[in-house]
Amino acid sequence: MDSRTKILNAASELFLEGGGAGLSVRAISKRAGMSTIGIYSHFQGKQGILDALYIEGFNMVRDAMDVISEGKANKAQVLESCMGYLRVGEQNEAHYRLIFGETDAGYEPSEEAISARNSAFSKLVSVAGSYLPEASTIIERRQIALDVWAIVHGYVSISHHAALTHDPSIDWKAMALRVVEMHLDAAMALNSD
Amino acid sequence: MDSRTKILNAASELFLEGGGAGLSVRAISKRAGMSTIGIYSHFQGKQGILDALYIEGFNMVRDAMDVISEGKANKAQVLESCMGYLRVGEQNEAHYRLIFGETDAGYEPSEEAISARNSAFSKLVSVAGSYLPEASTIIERRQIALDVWAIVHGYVSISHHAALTHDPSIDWKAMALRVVEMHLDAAMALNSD
DNA sequence: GTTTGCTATATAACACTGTTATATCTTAGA
DNA sequence: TCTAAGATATAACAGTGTTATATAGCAAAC
Repeated sequence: MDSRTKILNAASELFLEGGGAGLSVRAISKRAGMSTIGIYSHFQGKQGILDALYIEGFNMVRDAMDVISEGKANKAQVLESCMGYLRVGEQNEAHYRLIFGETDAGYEPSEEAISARNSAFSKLVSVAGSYLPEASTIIERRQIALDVWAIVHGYVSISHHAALTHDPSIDWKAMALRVVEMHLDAAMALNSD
Repeated sequence: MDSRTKILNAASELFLEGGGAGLSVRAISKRAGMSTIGIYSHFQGKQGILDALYIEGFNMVRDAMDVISEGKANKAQVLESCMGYLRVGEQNEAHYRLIFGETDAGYEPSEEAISARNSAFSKLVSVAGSYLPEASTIIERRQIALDVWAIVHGYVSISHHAALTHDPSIDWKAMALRVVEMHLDAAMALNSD
């Protein structure tokens, strides 16, 4: 196996196990069975590792939202796409926290990482936007995508921080979906005037 | 001036200037004009400093939402309360990022800090909940408060991370308020059935 | 076949972090 | 005045990301 992939696998494993806290350069290199220097020759230091995980995270989000085959979406499909997003937020908390800057205060995503983020947001625009009437402008589509994003992200983020009181009977994902649905209905009512 | 307040002021200044990145124990003690040891005798180390700032942050949020004098709120008042929240998120980004775990991966709020958070959320429940019909249950009030919180927090959080592309012409606060208003209307329509 | 040069890897060090053990200084009470 | 307790200072420890230096391996050139 390539040294680069060995390091990446080790980092991904550690990140999954202990989140950002246990993700030190020395821990990664130890797990990968080599010296710390590889992280600086194969990646650009820890920044490069975080970049790789950041991209991995946004690709998860994008793929999870990619449920619409072609053309116009119905409401159920938009909600299913949001459900994919919510599931990623729940099941991949470490990645999700990283892509929303909750892991390392010093980390700044690279150009490539930002384009991965934009790619995920484009997917959301295409999904949420395709629910609007065909005459809708790109501005309107981006707007409703941003609204939906804020709602689902808001619930994911809150659920992560309320994890202290960890009440499993609370269904965050259902709450978020309900708010999204209400918003879609209201937006559709406005746009069809 | 008390040593304790000297340290707290120094920490608050540094936090305001450089966020969580420059907030080191040595930097705080240097700014306060004393040794590092004071942070461990007067506070419980860095955890104690972060706790103080965390509480400060949530008190800002609570006070900013405290716009309703007594009794039932109208929609404008709820929106004004949300506007207060949004302003804190915009003008006190460092504090806001801290209270949503985006500063130090290792920090865990203490019991006192959590009660400050609960106090702020209670304020939101009382504001958003009082907009509902009087017959509404506490469950319904907490639910709409959570919805509103997710929306405004979602927008604040997204605005912080889109700060890379920093387009000042985008009015995040207005977008958030519009979504909140749509949600309030929809929720009111449902609850008055 | 030897030498050169490039790459990958290793070791050790540097500057930083939070934390603490030890020592000094100050001050209030007996 | 002596004592005890608290506040402050210094220095060290273990950890972090990073890098300068040194070694090993291996492919290409002569």
